[in-house]
Amino acid sequence: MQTRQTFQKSLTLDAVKAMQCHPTADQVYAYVAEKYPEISRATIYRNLNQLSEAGEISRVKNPCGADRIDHITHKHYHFICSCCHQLTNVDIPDIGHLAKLCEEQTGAKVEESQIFFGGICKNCAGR
Amino acid sequence: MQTRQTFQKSLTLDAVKAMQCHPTADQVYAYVAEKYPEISRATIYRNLNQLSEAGEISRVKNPCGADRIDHITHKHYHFICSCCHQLTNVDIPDIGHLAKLCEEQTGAKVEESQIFFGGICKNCAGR
DNA sequence: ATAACTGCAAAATATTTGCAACGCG
DNA sequence: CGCGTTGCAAATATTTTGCAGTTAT
Repeated sequence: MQTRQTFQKSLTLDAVKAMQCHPTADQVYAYVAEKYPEISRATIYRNLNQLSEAGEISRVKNPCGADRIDHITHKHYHFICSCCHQLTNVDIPDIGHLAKLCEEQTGAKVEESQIFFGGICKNCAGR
Repeated sequence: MQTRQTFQKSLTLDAVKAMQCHPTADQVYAYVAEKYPEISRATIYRNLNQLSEAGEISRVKNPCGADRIDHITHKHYHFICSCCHQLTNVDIPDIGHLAKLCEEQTGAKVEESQIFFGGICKNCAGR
């Protein structure tokens, strides 16, 4: 299936790039809707899915709450604060050797690996 | 808050122990409801939450689909097949050093770490 | 006795989908 | 023009919650 360049699609991508954080799909919607209130939430969801399939953004499955959109596409992992639920990027060395261990134990073919660290972030701990 | 020993609570725990897999809350409900159809789904959910808080079982946040219940409580990680969505346990060495890296980068206090491997399991690949 | 627990139904949350109209290429 | 896309509303999926009655301790 081909894709087309539409106004709404550019708005979606621009919003993600501009937000510089890990917004939920709904937050992307809110951001766009502020200037273009007639846009539909469904359109945002559809475009986010399409853009992530195209590799232009990534959609981080969030084990606590709504998925997050990530404008960074290179490999990295995430820390989630159990208090404010904010996601933070973590750059750690490749865990390919662990993936290999997983393959040996399960006989499966591992294609992707995600790590989630949970805890209390600096801001929340300070209060 | 104290907890009480109830018939429904034992049924819930027994079901999880008996199932020996990674059922969703709804599958636990279905299992129990087969013998005791008058039990409520809400009761199962409440009891699963309570039991996991008590450390008797664990509830694995599933980044794809419904959460899974795990009767194993010691530390381990998971592989999820993108085809059949089945969860498999993976025993790999502690990743404390990665958690430490995360703490250094974020300034946060890491309390738990989860790894999800994704890919195609042996069964699905065989077809 | 009293606070925890239950079943039920409704709410909450997050996301997807059917449909008819619209518009990019 | 044809098919991808849009907005809307409704559907789906999973889990939680309010309430009034029940029960373990």
